Amino acid sequence: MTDASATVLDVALCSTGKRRQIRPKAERRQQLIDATIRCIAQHGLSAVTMQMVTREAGLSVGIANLHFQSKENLLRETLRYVAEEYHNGQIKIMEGADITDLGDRLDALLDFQLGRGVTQRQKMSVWFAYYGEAGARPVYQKIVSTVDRLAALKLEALFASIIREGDYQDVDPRELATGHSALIDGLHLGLLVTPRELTKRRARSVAGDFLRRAFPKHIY
Amino acid sequence: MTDASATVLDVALCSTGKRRQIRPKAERRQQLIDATIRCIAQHGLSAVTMQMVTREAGLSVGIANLHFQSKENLLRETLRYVAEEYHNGQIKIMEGADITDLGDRLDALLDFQLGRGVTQRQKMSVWFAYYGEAGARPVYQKIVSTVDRLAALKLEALFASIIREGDYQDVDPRELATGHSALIDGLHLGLLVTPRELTKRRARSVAGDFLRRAFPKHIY
DNA sequence: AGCAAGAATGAATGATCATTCATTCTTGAT
DNA sequence: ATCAAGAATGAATGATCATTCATTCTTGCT
Repeated sequence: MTDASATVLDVALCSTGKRRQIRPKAERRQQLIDATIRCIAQHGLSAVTMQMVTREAGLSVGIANLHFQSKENLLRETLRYVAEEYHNGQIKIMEGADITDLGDRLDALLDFQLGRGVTQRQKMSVWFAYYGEAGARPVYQKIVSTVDRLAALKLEALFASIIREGDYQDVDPRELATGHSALIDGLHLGLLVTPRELTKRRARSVAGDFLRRAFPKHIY
Repeated sequence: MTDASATVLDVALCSTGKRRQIRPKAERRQQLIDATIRCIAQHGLSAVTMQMVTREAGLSVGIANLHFQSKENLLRETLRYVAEEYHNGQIKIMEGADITDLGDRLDALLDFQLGRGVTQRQKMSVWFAYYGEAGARPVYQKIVSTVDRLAALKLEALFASIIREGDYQDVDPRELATGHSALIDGLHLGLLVTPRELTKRRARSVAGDFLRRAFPKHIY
């Protein structure tokens, strides 16, 4: 009898490849966030459904509410994850002790901000999907502002160091940091919406020019 | 008998203040598009419903499908309207014969791009709501690209004229036009998402700095 | 092995939404 | 005044969605 039932189970496993798996909470949460990101990128934030996300994750419909209580919460946590991932990457470079030369550090920052990792359609889609809703959702605004704020301060500090080192006149670090961040955002938008008109290579070149005009001795 | 029915009608009119009005097709369409814009700005694109839009317009639910056939179509036409409004404004300034001095024309362009009309929360919300969905909707991408393309060419031409007039070296009109457009988009995004950190005044100043570095003889 | 704890499932539920269309109302021509 | 054309209405329909929860399954402990 045990043999018989075991056989049935094995056959079931082989044919469907499915088996109920129990995994740690943190892992399931990440699995669902990853699936949410893929769904937003492919279908747009407004078309995302719970059924879609859980199917993409290869899990049952009930599980999303088990780990996130509600759809709203899942979307909020997904935004938080994406925002923190991007801004942690920036901050790591800006305060990274591994690159001592300030010009090199600027280069590394540009490579990160316009490099393969960040400028994937998938990432940028999610990013702007939330920006698009931010006007109507104070919660999203808050998450982005909070995370943005620290990165903006670090960037300003980096620019201030460069200004000191290069003895640049007529360059205000705060103003330049605002301009640089806006430029990068705008380039991401261009890469997403009009990929035919703007290549990654050209985006990188445009951003390089911007900083070169301000810091000619540091960027070549 | 006619008197009696007339009285009933009058009472109904006075109490509700409502009366079925028949208006030209074009007017109704615009009325619905305007209502859609307000709804997107207030509730976000993903929360907009047909009932919401028609109530905002003060009309019945059926009328949206009468004039636009479907929700998808209404949203598409609303995007087209907003996109064209913005880009027509830019183009009017760029090819406008009323401002002969090229430096003044740049100033006028900046005033338009970062002025009261364009940087209303309502307008920017709609703008980015669509950008957010553009990654997943080729239709939106197409509308924006088409309209953007002409504006980009005009801007490039304007920059080329200024480069000739000022005999500027090391400035590529195409590269600068891409940078300027991206910067403006990024500043709009900042005004929308982090209004606490970025004022309109400062956004205008940042954009002015960008062009001043390239065209110091034309912008003061 | 047997069992308790709790992770995972998915059919069921109720709410909401886009769309339809029978009906009502308005307008302008005769 | 009458009427035809068609603009406008809103209750009704069917589809889709988020959420629930009774049930099933897995794991680790005894």
